[in-house]
Amino acid sequence: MGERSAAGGRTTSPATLADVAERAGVSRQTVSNALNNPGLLREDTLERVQHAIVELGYSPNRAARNLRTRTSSLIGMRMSPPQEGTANAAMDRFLRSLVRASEDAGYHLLLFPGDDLEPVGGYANLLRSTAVDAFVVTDTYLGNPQADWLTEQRAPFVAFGRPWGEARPAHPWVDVDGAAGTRLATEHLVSRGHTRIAWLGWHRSLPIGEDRRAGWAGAMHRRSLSTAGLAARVEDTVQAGAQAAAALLDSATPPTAFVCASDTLAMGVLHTLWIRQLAPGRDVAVVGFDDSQVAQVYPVGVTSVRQPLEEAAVEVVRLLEGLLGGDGAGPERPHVLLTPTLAVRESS
Amino acid sequence: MGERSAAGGRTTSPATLADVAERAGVSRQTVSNALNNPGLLREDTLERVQHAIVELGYSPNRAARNLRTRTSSLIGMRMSPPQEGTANAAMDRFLRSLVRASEDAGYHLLLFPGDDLEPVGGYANLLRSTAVDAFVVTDTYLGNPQADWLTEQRAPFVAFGRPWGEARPAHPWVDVDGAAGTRLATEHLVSRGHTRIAWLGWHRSLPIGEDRRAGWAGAMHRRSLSTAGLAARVEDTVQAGAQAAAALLDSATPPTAFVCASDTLAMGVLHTLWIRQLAPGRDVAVVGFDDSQVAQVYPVGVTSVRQPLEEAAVEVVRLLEGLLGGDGAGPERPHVLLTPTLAVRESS
DNA sequence: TTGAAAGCGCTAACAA
DNA sequence: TTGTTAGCGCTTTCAA
Repeated sequence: MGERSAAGGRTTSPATLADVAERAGVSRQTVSNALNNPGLLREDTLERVQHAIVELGYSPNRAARNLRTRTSSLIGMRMSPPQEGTANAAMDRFLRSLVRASEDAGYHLLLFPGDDLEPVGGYANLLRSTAVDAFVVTDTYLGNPQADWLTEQRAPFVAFGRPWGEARPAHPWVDVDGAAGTRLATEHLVSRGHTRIAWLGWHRSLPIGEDRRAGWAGAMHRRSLSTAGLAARVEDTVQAGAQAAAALLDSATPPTAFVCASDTLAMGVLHTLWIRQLAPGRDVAVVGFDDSQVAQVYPVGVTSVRQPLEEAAVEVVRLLEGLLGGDGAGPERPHVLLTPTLAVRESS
Repeated sequence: MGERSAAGGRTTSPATLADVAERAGVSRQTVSNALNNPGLLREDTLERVQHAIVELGYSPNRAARNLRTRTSSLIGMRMSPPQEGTANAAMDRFLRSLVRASEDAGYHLLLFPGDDLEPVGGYANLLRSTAVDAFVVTDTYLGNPQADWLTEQRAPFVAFGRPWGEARPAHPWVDVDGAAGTRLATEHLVSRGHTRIAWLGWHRSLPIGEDRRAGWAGAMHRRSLSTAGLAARVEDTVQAGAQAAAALLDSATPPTAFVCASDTLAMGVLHTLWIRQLAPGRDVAVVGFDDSQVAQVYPVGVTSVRQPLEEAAVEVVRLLEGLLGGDGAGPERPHVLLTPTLAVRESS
């Protein structure tokens, strides 16, 4: 039983359920009910108990509750250590929203580390020790062995990012429709009068890149615009983007606009324009992807596809609630594909 | 007692201590000792127990252990929701390092939300419910009422960021020496032959900005270089930076170099240089602060002060360990001030 | 060096 | 509507 402690001050140990019960002159169970099933109590009893709770500054001990209910109200999420030049503002946005959305659903986020050498290490431990109720899996880019493993373990989880490899993914996921984003970008450029719109993307082996490219190609074909000689696949660096842009501009029928798979590549295009004294937005239009800080802060504001990460976090939590909420069945179609928006700036 | 479950597969409930004890033919207590005080066991007993642990894929139930030991092995950290244009790559770097460093010390990170309207809301709940062992406080910019409150509650915590207001801060903190960073930048420019080095910073009311400014001023004075007419205080936007740079360049004795309080302001300077057809690094040198993505990706690489955030996270955890590790006394001088480095690029 | 007993604070099941 | 009993899985005594 906790030592007597007033609401404000803090002594050695916090108040317990028993303290509150004694104070209110009821049994412990009644206090528990006041917390978890207030409807069961008579009105005046409830009020008396709640008064005692406030007086003592009581909060249920998490460990005890967790032990009894076999839940933790914690959602696990792996964060790999920082890597050279991988500081990720997008993840920051997603994470902040996820923290907030989780709270609204009664959960907190538990972060644990892990590298790609042992993809399921951290997961296994947390699962076996019942330290978390579920996981959010974000790093699904490498054929996500985590997802398969977690599915096999029957561990509740939601992925942020589609499992590109799998034919018929069983697990719930939320993702942003990259193709819709580049389609949006392309149509925006078409509406600005462009017809020779180039694609600057990544290597064919990256499914996310292929998806984004498909959005561009689809939009072009729908307008009966040719894509011949208008696409390049390069590494995701400023330099590679600059070189590819230069090559395209030097071709027989140079593009008047670029849709890029990333803001980094867009930066490369802008670099080439700068060298050639071409004005972005006037002479040649450029659209990036991710609406990163660079796009916003670059002297010539860069039009960029913006992922609805806040919404994504909310959807992840919604699916999670479906998974954890009682029946265990979950929603019927636990796949959510969100449409990005276009942040239009001077570069287009 | 958990239902029988093999190492790989997962049935309804995980193995318990009792399962392992039965399997190994020892008492439950012996298994507990094998985990927490292996030295107490006879070698062959230990081996037998460990074998059983592996066979059953056993991990101690967190809730039960937490309840008994009155600890959680969790460190709480508040994350405010995303705000317009506040995506924070620096926080991402810090957080990833913190997750890793915490793990090494046997802790996981628990993230909880909170806005500035109720600064101690989330903290109080977690504390009273003994959901976390300690806190890391990062948002110390607004005179951090959290720090005072936590101190009053005798809650263990370490701040990342100095409490600028307080005369004699009692609580442990880790921070990056901004003045040392701008000193480094200024000396770098001096060594490149510059003597008229301007400061582009924030409003006087921001202590972090004043600190950074002091580093520039100190370095200038040490070299007996005048700072008269070489400083501007503006908002932290590209536009404000561009205007201020233009004004300084139009003055009677224009600077040949700029030290900026942020990469955003540096971007503004570069914009002005670009308009005036001045080559960054050759005609006018520019140094930013934070080594953000923009600095790295801008066509002309921007020299920038880089905060040692990974190191900071490690130090935070080290202080935390001192606070939590047994004696309760903690280290004698729990204040760590880290020196940034300079990422030198083409702009200087 | 190992085992037995007790209890951390809570809630589920049942009884009154 | 309220109270009693039991026990979640672990570690801290204490005894053998």
